[in-house]
Amino acid sequence: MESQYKSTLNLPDTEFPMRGNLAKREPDMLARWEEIGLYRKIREARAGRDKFILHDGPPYANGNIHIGHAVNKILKDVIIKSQTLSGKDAPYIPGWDCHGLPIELKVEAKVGKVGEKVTASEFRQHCREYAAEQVDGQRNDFKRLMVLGDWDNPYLTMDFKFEADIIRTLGKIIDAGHLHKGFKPVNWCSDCGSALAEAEVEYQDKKSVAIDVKFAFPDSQAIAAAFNVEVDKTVSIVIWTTTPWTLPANEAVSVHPELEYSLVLLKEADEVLLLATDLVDDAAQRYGLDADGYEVLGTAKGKAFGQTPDQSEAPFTVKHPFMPGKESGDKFVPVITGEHVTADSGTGSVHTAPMHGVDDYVVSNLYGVKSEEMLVDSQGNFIANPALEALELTGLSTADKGNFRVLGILNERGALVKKANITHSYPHCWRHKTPIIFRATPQWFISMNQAGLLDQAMNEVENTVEWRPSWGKARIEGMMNDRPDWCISRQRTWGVPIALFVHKETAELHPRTPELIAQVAERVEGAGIDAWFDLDPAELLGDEAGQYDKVVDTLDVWFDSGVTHTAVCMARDELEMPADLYLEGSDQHRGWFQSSLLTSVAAYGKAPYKTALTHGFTVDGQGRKMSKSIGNTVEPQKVINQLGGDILRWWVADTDYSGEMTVSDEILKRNADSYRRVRNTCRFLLANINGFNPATDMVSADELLPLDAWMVSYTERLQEKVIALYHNYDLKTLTKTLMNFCVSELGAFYLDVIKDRQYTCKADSLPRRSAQTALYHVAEAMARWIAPVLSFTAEEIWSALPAPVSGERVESAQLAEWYADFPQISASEFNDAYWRSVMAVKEAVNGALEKARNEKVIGASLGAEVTLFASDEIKSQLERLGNELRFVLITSKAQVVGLNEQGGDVTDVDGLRVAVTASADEKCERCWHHSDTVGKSEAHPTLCGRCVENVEGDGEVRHYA
RNA sequence: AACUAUGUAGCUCAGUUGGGUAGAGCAAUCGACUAAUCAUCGAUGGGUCGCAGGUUCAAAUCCUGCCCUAGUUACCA
Repeated sequence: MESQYKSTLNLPDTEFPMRGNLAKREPDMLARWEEIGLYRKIREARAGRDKFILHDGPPYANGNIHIGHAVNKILKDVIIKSQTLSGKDAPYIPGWDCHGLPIELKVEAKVGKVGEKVTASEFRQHCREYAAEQVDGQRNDFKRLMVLGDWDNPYLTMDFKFEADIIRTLGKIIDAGHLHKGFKPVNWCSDCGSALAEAEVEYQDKKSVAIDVKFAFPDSQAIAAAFNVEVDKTVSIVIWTTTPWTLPANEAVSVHPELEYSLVLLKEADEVLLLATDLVDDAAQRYGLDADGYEVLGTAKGKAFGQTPDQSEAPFTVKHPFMPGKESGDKFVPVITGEHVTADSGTGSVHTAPMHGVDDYVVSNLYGVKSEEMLVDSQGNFIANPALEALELTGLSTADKGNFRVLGILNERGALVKKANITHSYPHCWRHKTPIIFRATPQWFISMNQAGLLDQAMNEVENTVEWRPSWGKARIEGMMNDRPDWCISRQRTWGVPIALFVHKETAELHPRTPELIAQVAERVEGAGIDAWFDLDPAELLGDEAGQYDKVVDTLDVWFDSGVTHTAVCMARDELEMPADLYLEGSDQHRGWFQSSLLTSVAAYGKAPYKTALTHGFTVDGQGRKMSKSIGNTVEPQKVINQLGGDILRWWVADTDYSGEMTVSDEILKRNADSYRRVRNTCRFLLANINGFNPATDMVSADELLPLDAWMVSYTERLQEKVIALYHNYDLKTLTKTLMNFCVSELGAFYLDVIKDRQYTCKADSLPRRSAQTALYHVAEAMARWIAPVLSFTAEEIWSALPAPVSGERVESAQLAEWYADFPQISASEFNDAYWRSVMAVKEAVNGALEKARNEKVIGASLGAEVTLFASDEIKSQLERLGNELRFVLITSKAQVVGLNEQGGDVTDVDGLRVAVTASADEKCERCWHHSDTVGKSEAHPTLCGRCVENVEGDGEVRHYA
């Protein structure tokens, strides 16, 4: 039955709902943000303040956002919002990477290939439209994550101005002397018909044919002599390769100078093979020979017969198994030495095709060995030339038929020693998933060394940039240390042109290149990249036009995104270069962190970021990477629609992002639970300051009850920690700190203790207003603490908070700064240490109460009376609370006696025993305390004296709690 | 294959200049309350600190080897 006195209580009351219903309500808040122009308002509010520049790395404008995108954007948003709360002017300009192959492939699927159904210019227009659509889609998803930014004015790498800035930056890099035209083997995808960047290559298992091939020495006697033996049979050096199709391009055989080689007599075949000594047995086994089927005749080091760099001519040549010589007759190739040769597998002798391998190219260069002609076209097919036609190779693909044809030829010529299938890891095109080849073509490079770029960049990495986590430095150093020159040219349509004029004969850049680049950039700024492709060279070069080629290669898209330091940070007034922070996934050590650093150092001699912060990848509950094929992906859209954005954001913050970030249904469920706890704590705060008007009801610092004063000062100190955690980007500790505050200090202690005072004291009494004052300060602070992470919930709280003393409340929690209106609490004996020890006593009492409860002695703790047998120290502490100790312990009576008195059970607290008895007194109908004063009032026979005083007297007095 | 990072209760994380029966929150279980109630309070159980060695009076913490997972690099010509 409901008590007639219930209406005399001050029970909690609030509109703030217990359940967030986030999925449904968040969009309304977002609409409000848009409506009031929140981002602009924040900019106005922070204008003139110290800046904090987090520069956004552009996601690629293709496809739906996945959980990794969400993690990245949310982390950025949390950091920016927290900096804004710290009073910084922290603009956020999101961007997108818009050029490149993936978009071309999508557009090709829709409108066909360039030159077939559409012109290049039309094709580019389609790409532009497609990219714009993708940007729109992703933008909506990002906004739904409650990420605040200048979404109306993002940067797009396909903006005309941006395209022009890319060309201008290239110009700066050329001015600084870093550009280099090379002819090198590069990763080449036959399906793309283009060179690939390192980052566009991924390794997968591939089945290949591995073959052992003989190259015969024309003079057996001579080579045998190098081994100090005599031989009258044919001697062949044997190479092992998994790419038979590269054999037509063979120009040399490499051996290691210090490795020992053997001449091995094959008894049955009656011939002699030259093999690395360490690999003789392996090879013999591979060839199916018994131990007595072969015999080592002699040994010699590689340098005894292979050409060394100090020799102008190779001491030995071997006959190519099938290619004809330049003029006529057989083709002979030199035996050379190289450090890249190993005795790990194969034969210890390496087939060397400078057109198709980087090592091959490098070692060949050393001896002036080179190919006359590239034998494979951009589609990966053998070209038409007399030798290849005679061998019936012309037109065949290196991927299949051409490869088999080479095997056939080797068989016909008797040069094939052994053929076997192997599976090995091999580079593949990350778009087509097909094996790539190495193919030498004329390409543009940013040289790492010709103007000292790598050294400068490494110096920035080492001395200027802060890497977080700290091992990021070692990681990027490791990656850059042995990186090759950056091949920036692509033979594609949808990209920014390498806008250069090259002399037809000398291949030199036009002498007025800087000026021409500036002119081209102007045109591109007005009309986009087509301004270059459509340009008649005569417009810029006049009469010279006939002598120059217009380069039509496009730039690697990593160059586009790499120069955002110029096209965005330097180009926009609100930004700065270098930026304070770049924040991306750890894979960007080889991607954007590096492309940005290299282009910036090349153009300006300095790093574009002060700090590079990285996060890991998301993995599933078992720690496996997410993949569509396993079906273990977690879609952010689904989380948003089922649990809400604040839950997703809480998960991001709660997870240690420096390593793998685990997500699963259970984990999200746990996070939703934690969220509800924080939410409910806030709800309780709001429900208990209902009707509290800070301007009129606030209790001054010196009037606050000691318990409330402690709560206020504790909160203020905790805020220092919260701010430090945000500044340190330590979000996982932040969520734990908030949670612990809600659970331990608030839920289990302070809030529980003050309920009695809140509910039963007179509404306008000092004891109640004192607690409300504390609750109010806590709520003001908490709303801000959670605002960067729980952006929706913070706004909800914000709108439920009363107007502050200082006047109007700003429109959004995101406009606020950390709470600064804490009353100044002077030091007293009721300090933090004091309340900590009271909490420990309370915990010990709880244990005793629970025991009594299990023995059915009591039910509610207010049905109990406790006696504390305490040491002198504890006794004197507890006695400071006078008869208010019972309120702290939430019992009807609490008395403290000396430790030497009899009775009580030992507890976890040293010097404290506790005895619990059921109260013999009547329970007050109103406050539920048991008291011998119940029944003493004729007017209120069911109330205790305290309640009578509160109901019709002046109200009880509290001194401490 | 190499390098880097990671591996502590069901979950998220603390704890490492070597030291005392390894902690927190959530979850689970049991209980209380019915005045935060699709809440709240209390109690309880739960860990071979990836595995195996080693150093030490003493190791989750130091050393060696190995394994798992993730990322990166390289690639078997």
